[in-house]
Amino acid sequence: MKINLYNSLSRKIEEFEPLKNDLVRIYSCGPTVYNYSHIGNMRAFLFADLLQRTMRTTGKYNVRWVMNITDIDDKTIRDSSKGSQSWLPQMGEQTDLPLDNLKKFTKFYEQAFLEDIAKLGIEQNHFYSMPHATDFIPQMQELIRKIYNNGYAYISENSVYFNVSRWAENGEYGKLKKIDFDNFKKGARIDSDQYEKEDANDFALWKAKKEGEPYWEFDLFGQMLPGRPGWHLECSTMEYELLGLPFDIHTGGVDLKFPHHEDEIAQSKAGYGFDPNRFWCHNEFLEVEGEKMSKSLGNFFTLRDLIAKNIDPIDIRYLMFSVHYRTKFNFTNDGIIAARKARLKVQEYIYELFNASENPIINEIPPEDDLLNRFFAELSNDLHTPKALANLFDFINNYPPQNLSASLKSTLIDEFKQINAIFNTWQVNKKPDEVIEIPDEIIKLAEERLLAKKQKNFTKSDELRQAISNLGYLVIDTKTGFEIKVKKND
RNA sequence: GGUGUCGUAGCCAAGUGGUUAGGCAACGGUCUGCAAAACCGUGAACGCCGGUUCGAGUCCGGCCGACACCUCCA
Repeated sequence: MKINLYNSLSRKIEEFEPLKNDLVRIYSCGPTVYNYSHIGNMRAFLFADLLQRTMRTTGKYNVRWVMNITDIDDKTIRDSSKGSQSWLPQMGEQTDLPLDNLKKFTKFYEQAFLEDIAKLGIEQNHFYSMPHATDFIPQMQELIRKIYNNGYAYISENSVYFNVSRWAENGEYGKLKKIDFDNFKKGARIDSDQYEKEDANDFALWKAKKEGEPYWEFDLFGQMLPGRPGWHLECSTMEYELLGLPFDIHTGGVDLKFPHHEDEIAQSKAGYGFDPNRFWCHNEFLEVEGEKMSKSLGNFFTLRDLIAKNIDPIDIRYLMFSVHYRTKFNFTNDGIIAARKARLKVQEYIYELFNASENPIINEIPPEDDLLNRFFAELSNDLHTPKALANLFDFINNYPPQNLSASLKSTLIDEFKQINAIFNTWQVNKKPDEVIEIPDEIIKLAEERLLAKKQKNFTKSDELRQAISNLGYLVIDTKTGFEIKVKKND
């Protein structure tokens, strides 16, 4: 099925067609590993995962997905430096070598990141590569040489800057976002880092070495410039090295449109001579209880915070997909509860499909009601997951599993497997037998209750049920006796 | 100040000018000694004021409100 995608460049939904055969090359701006990822970051990664899975399953394309790990920047340097408050014992011992400290520090948070995305249902084997910025230093230097040679870079105080105003003369700057340079916010910081630029709009390609910071040697046509790469440069370089230019799709959060992605375009074009990619896809931001997530408001959550509150990461995945990626997402406690219930409703439906059929009433489903078609049609409509889910629920409500013939159920199981290849929020198999250990004490109480119930001593019966409940179990009456379940926190 | 997004029922969230989006919650019913679960059913909405149109949640204008970006934040 053809996929239609919103392209930030044209500000329109366009039909997607791979540039090279049936291969879709996707680059996603990944994490800067200086801390645990928060749920806002998670939205961006889940969006990228949704996109690449849709390309594989709905579009039937081959996918080459790259997500970078930024393991060198101001924050990683600051927090890994000797004596930093952010250094944790689990990272090991700090040494006198800044680069060594940086590696230990970023390795720690990279590991945490990989664990987090795994919990969110993002599969490691879907990545073609997760490159580290620090593994591409020579290639980045090569790109700087190209840009410099082409006249769009200059050296100042041993740093190298991109000359934006020179580049902007060709009308190639401001493709993603219109920026009115004469009307910058009053009082905005003109120069947030402490390097010397000719113009406030210019950005660093290479930052001069500072005392106590990690650095690499750099020979720029005879000028020795020890230092480290600028942020935008790493993406441009790794895209070129791993995917080739131009590739198909670049993803990231809306906040990255400017300056990060705008600068990426400028660098790639000024250095390699190509626009980096054809589609730019940006996910909207996430808010918490209607407010911007921030540490000062106390509504800043990492995935780990939420897991500690007994929230299932798969419910977060489902919740994120219940909202379209280009609208602001309001993360709420009620929302996560609703998402869980909705998800489990579908799960129960799937389990029911594996039950042996009796007295089927429905033997066929009209083509216009076909589940997979209706689901995929919405995914191909700019990844419209909320509508896809609405269609799914509509289907479930219209076709209860006990009414379906065995062959229909088997077809549906197949369709759910494909749906789940994208959503990855369900178990498409027979309901596993719950193996739960019920303490003898509880069983004894339940038997006592059953006896009281049979004797029609309902006061005692209800008291015993309450007592069992207080111990964390639910007793449920069945035709033959009772069933005991572990009480859930939600 | 510049650029842009958005205001839809108790909550979340779709809506491409024209017949019920969907989910959660709520309410009623079936079942049960009572429950739980499940199933069936029900109601309720388009920020405000104008305009265009046979017809506006949808298009246009104004107002009010929320939010984002504006130099290293997903």
